[in-house]
Amino acid sequence: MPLPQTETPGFLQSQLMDRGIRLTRQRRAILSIIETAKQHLDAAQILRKARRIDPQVDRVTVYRTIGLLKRQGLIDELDLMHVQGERHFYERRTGRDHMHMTCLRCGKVIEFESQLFEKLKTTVAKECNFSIVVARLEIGGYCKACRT
Amino acid sequence: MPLPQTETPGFLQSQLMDRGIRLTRQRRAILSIIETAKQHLDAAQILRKARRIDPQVDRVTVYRTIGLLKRQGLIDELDLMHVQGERHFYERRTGRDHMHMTCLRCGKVIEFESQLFEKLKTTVAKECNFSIVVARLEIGGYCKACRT
DNA sequence: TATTGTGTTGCAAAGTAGTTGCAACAAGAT
DNA sequence: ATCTTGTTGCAACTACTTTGCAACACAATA
Repeated sequence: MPLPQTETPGFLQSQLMDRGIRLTRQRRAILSIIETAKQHLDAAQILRKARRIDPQVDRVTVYRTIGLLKRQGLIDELDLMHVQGERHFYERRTGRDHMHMTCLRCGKVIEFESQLFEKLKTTVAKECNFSIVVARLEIGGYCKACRT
Repeated sequence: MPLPQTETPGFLQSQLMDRGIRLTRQRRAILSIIETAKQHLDAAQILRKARRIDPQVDRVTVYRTIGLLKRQGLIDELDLMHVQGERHFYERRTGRDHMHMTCLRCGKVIEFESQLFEKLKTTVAKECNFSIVVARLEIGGYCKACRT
């Protein structure tokens, strides 16, 4: 007997459920887009993609859902050095923080994880007596291909 | 014999002059504000302060001058974790990069310089074959006073 | 010191990204 | 099946920044 169309809820969905946050048709669409994104998406891109799943999703709902996920610490917001305008990009929050290198010429984004980054955070938190919630390390420069 | 009112040109002014960039009355006002700022200022604050020196400075000129200084690599742009809206803040670029910790509750900004940061940049540049132009490390969290 | 050419400015208007108020609606608990 | 409370869509709005263009002024040269 096959399960009904209850697709396995993704990480974000189950996180919200665990926290007693109401799941709506629109939220499910938005969450699944963020969850399966292969690059960093901005609000407009999330809207466009979510509408392919549920054409009724509204721009405002996207912004409100992004806000919710940010407040819940489930996604991180990136600027990617404002290389392509002032918009913000989003990604699922993973265990360890990583940095983003954006090529100022071709716009390519390279992600990099380093223990040195973790160490730096620990040091800073201790030395400055500051309790860190989010750390965003963004680098702009030129990738190998664009350095000619 | 006292020098005329030719105030010693600041660092930014002389940098622009060295690069053959035209100095105007308005630019001088804006540069001096950025140069002597004690905190990080956004475009609107720079405008307000510059107008106290030269009431004729226009909003648009502030934006254009900020753009110029950014392109010349003479100032850095900060978001300060968007704690107080979406505006950008600016600061004179100094030799070594430093990080900015913004308190999510009171908005206080702590600056911190660390050799670990320099080391991290070197490592990343090497390992990713990426030539770094700007590195921005912004941290959000709670300062000692706000941690209760 | 007057002239000149090119870069800069101010204004108004438009653009982009994100937010808010509110009535209608729907999730999920009972 | 009902009900409560959180969520949605719409339209209008806010904040911040950019653009087009004619007038202007810096600073190089004569």
